Amino acid sequence: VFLVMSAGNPFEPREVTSRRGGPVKTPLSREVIVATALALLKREGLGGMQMRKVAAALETGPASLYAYVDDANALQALVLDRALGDVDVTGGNGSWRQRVRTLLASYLAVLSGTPGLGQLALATIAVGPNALRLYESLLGLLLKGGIHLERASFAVDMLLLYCTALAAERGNGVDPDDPEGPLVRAIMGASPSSFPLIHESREVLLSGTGEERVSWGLDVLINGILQTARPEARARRAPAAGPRKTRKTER
Amino acid sequence: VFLVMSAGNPFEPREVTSRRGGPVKTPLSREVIVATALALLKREGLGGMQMRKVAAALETGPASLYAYVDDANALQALVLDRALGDVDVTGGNGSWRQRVRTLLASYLAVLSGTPGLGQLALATIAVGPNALRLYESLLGLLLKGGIHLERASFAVDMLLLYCTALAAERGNGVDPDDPEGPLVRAIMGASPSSFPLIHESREVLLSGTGEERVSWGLDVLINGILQTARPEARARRAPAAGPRKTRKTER
DNA sequence: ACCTGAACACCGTTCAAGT
DNA sequence: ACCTGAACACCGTTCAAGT
Repeated sequence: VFLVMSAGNPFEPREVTSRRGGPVKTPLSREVIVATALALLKREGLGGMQMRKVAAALETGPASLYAYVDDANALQALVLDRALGDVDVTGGNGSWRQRVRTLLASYLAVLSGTPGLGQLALATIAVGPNALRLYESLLGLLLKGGIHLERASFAVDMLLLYCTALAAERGNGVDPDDPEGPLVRAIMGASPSSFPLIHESREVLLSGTGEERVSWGLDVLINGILQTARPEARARRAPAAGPRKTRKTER
Repeated sequence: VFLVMSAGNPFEPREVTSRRGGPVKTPLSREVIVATALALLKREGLGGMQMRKVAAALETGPASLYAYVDDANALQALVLDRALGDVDVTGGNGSWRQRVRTLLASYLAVLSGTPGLGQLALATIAVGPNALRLYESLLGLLLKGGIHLERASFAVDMLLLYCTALAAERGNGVDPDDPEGPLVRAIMGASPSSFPLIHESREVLLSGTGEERVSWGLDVLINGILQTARPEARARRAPAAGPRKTRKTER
């Protein structure tokens, strides 16, 4: 997970003196802008939180936003992180495996809950405080499960990337449950001569609910992570200068 | 994998009579449009294959494209599928595991090879002939490895989705190897009080090359898939009408 | 000094007018 | 009948002009 957006972290607070004793309209602030952008996203999807739409919702011209937000991309990053605040990072209190699944399910639920958020998460490098909070919790959970730090460090990325991709995929209109969707039509219509396996297996390929697929996918990842050692630095490049510090294996 | 694009499969050939004995300019055709769009994508990324840019490259007005292509989204789907023609779906001739890895590596290489193609793949429901060819081959390979069809059907989706997401992530600018990137900066700058684990583990979190991560990820998936049974229709909803047909377990 | 209207440089798509 | 110029309805971003 964790994608682009020019340079400069937009999460450091900006100094913009709000007009004191201001007029009737709510004074602009980064807070208000991000909040209304998220509200628009929830109501209308990605198209709803465009700079001009957000400005219109706040009853200003689009130029005004640029005093508080660098960019449309920066606004998206801020909105994503605000939305990630709703993720329950505790994982509840079941078994270890259940806690991992619950944590990821919460992340997935948040991303799938508001339209466009999945795509947004996959198109943005998530480095806001709430993204870090999620990262920190999942990392802690994996370590608590006895997974070695070096492996857990790869595993966190993989788990989050998979969930993000699932949400983005859904958000873009894929659901294997919709019998009228293009995916189902393509599989049902696959030519038996060119694609014999797909044709032969079409019923099975389309079986299973979305929930079953997600649930199975998480188990695959957890099982795989538990059993796959991180490649032990086989062909590591020769250290450029000085001996490499031996990493302590903490915890 | 496999995402949106209004309705209607754009892969059925259109009937547009090309002007016979035409003028000096290459006559328009869907083929030419898709080919130049892909060329532009390779050279300039997603921004390069916009309708107006493609039309300009063909020395026409943007309206002309609409005779051969429904839509900007349809053009993207066509370009994606054309690009997928370069995937080597054989998997070479190593061990079974190696063939799965080689096949997926080829898919990943194609997606990563032209800028923007990863994002495009994640934003498009891939149902063109070359997408089906890839799907067919991977499915066959999994079955040949002794994986039960019901499980393989889930596995194909998961493997392709993961690779697509990896490519999209890269395409959006994430690389853990760039010490100046926002990701590295965020982890190195994570506050020790709020994010103790991230702070403590920052060196390890940023270790490992992109290649190592991908390679490990594929092993995790393959191992997980080999060991995780598909949930056996436990809480299946009561059949709406008539008894459900028992699916034959072919192969 | 702060804010923003209006302009700039773009998009995708449509449709009436041309050949 | 086929093709397309020009227009329509949008974008994000900038900057000079206002308060």
